[in-house]
Amino acid sequence: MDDIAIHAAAARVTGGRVTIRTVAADAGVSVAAVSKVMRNAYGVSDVLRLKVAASIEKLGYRPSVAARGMRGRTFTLGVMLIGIDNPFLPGVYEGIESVASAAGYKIMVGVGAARMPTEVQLIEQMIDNRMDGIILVASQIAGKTLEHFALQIPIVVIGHHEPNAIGFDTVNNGDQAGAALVVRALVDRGYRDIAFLTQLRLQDELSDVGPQRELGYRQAMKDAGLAEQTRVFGIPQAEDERGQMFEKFLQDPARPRAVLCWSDLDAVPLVAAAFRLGVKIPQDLAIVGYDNSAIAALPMVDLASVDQDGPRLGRLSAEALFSRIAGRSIAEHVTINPRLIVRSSI
Amino acid sequence: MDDIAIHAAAARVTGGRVTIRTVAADAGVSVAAVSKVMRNAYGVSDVLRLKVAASIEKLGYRPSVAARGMRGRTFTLGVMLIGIDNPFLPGVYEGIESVASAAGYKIMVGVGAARMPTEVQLIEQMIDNRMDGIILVASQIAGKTLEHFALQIPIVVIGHHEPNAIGFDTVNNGDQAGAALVVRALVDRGYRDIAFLTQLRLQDELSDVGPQRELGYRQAMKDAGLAEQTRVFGIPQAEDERGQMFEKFLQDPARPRAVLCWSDLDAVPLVAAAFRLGVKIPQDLAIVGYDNSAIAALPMVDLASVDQDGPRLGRLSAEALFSRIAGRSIAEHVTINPRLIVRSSI
DNA sequence: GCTGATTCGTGCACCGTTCTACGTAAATCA
DNA sequence: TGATTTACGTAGAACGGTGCACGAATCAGC
Repeated sequence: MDDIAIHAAAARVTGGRVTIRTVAADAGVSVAAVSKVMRNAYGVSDVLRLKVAASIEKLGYRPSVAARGMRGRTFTLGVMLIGIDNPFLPGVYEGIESVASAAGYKIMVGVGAARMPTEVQLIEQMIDNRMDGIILVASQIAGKTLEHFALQIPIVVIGHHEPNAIGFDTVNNGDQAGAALVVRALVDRGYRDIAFLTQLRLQDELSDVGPQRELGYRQAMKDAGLAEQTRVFGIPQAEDERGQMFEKFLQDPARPRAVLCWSDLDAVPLVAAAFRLGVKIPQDLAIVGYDNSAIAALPMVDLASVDQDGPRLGRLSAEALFSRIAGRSIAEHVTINPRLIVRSSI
Repeated sequence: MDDIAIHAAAARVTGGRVTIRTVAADAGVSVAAVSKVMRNAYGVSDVLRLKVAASIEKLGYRPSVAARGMRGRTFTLGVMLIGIDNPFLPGVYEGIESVASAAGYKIMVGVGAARMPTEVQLIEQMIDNRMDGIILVASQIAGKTLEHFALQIPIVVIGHHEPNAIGFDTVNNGDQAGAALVVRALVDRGYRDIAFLTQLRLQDELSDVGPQRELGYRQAMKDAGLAEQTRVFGIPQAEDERGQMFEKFLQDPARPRAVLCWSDLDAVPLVAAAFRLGVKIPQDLAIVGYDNSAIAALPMVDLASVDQDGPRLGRLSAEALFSRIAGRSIAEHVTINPRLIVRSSI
C-alpha cells in the first residue's frame, strides 16, 4: 500500500523523465539497487539483476551523465582538436575512437580554431563537464599551463613536444627524425640547395612541431655538409598574405632547388601556386610536405609527404590516457617513427 | 568564531576543488548569493556582487556544468557532425560557432562517422549530458526517430529534408534548385548527354540531400526536353570499389558527356581518376560537384561546384535553435538558395 | 509613528546519480 | 546448536549547483 503511494509520488515528481527512481519504483527495489546493477557492482543477485534489467528495458531508462559525473565517472573522454579542417586530424581521431569505443567510452570533441584563448576555454569546459580525461591534439598551449590543468584531470597531448612534463603524457612522431628523413632523401637524389618553410607565428615555442621539424632539418643539413645551404622561410598565416609570399618566393630567381614544408597545410597551397605560375615540379622545384594528407595523395597533386601514422598516434594516446585514469602518475612520453611517402614531387 | 570554523570545514570538505561553497565562505555570504551573482539574477546589491566577484577571481572559481545542468541550463550546444573529413562541415561549423559564442554558449561536438547507430548514440549522449539543444549536420537519422528525440531536447537539422516535421526545425540549401542550376548551366554550354552520380546506399531515403539533388536533376532534364538523356549512376561507398567503378565508367565509350556529382566527396576522386586515365576535362568529360570544397578550388583541380554557403546555414540553424530554446514550439523549415561556382571543369 | 511596498540576502528542498555504512537472512564452521 | 562468515539489499549522505519561499531591513506615504 504505502509502497504504491511512494511509487506514484516518485513517478509524479520526476515529471516525465525516466530517472533511476522511476526504474526503482517500477522494479520494486531501492534506488541503490538499480545503481548497483547499472555499474555491475558487487552484491547483486541474478533475480534482482533481471528484474531491474527488465524495467530498464521497458522504460527505456538512460542514466544522466551529468548526475553520474557528480560522484563517479562519466565514461566520456574529451578530445580537443586544433581546428576542423586540419588534414592531420581524421586519422588521429579514428585511432582514439577505436580504443575509446572498445573500452565503452564516449568522446566529446572540442574544436579549438587554433586560437589560444579558445583552447584554454575548451579545456576548462571539459573539466567543467567532468570528462574522465582529455586528449589535446596539436595544441599550442604551453607546458606550464598544461601542468596546471593536469592537476585537475588526466591529460595526454599529441603533436606537441614536452619531454620533461611530469604531470601529463605526450605522444608524438619523431618530428626531428621526419625532417631529417626528408633531407637525406633529397640529398640522395642530388639536391643541395634545400630550404625549410615554417609557419610564421608570434610566440615561437620550441615545443611545437614546426620548430622541431626545423631543428631536424638544420641538423640533417649540417650532417650532410650543407650547413651553408641552410635557409628557413617563414610563411604568414593569413591566406592572402601567404599567396603573395608564395608568388614572390616562386618568382625569385634565387629561390632554392627543393623545399620541405612544415605541413601539407602549406605544401599544398605552394604546389597550387607553382601550378598557377607554371613552375614545374620537381624539375624547377622539388616540394615535400608533412602529414601525408588525402590531398597530397591526389594524382594531380602527387606531393611527397612525411606520414606520421595518425591512427597509431591516436591509439597510443588513448591507451596512455586510460592507464592514467586507472591511476598511473608518472609521465610517459612516447615517440614513433615517421616515414617518407615518396611521390613525383621530388 | 563560529564563522571561521564553518569556513574551515567547508574548505576541508571540498577536498581541493573550488566549489560554490568555497566562494561563499571566502566572501562571507551564502551559497545562494553566489549562485545569484553567477546567474546575474534579480535582487543582488552592488556591494554583494563586488565581494563575490572578488572571491571568484581570487579563487579561480569555475562552476560545474554538470551540477548546473541538473537544475538549470548548461549553456552548451551539441553539434553532431557526420564525420570529420567531410568538406561541407568546416563552413557550417564556423557559422554555428559565431552565433553560439556571441550568445555566450559553448559547443561540444559529436562525430558520427556516418554510421547510424553511432549517430543515435551521440544524440542520446548529448541529451544525457544535458545540452540545451543540438544541431545535427547531414544526419541520416529518419524523421520519425528525430521526432522522438525532439520531445526531450530542442533539435535543428541541417542537410536533411523533413519539411513536414513538427517537433524540430530544418535548415537547408535548395538541393533540388542547386542540381537544376547545374543542369541549366550545362545545357547553356551545349551539353545534352548529362548524367547524375549519386551515392549508393542501402536505405535510400528521399529526405537525404543526394536523392533531393537527383530529383532536381531529373526535373531540370525534363524541363530542358532531355528526359531521354536522363541517366543516374550509383557510386559505391568503399574507396577501392569506387575507384574501380570510376575506371570502368571513364573507359566506357558510351559514357555521358557531362556529369553532376551529388557531392565533391565523389567529384574530386572522379577528377583524379580522369587525370590518371588521361580523360581530359572538360573536353572529354565535363564534371560538376556539390559543396564547393577547398579542394575543388585548387587550380590543378578547378572543379565547378555548387556552393551552399555553409556559414550561413550554420548561422541560421544556431539562431533557430536559440529561438526554440527560448520557447518557440512550432517548427521552422528554412531553405536558402545555392549558387554555382563556375570553373574550368565545365 | 504606523502601515504597506520594495529590496536584499538566506535557508532549504530539489536535480539524478554514486557509494559507504549498515541491517538482515542464509550459509558455513566449530 | 550457537557463532561467524558471506551474500544481498537498503538508507541516507554526499556531489555542486539552482531557485523558491521567506524574513529582515530600508523606504515612502500619510
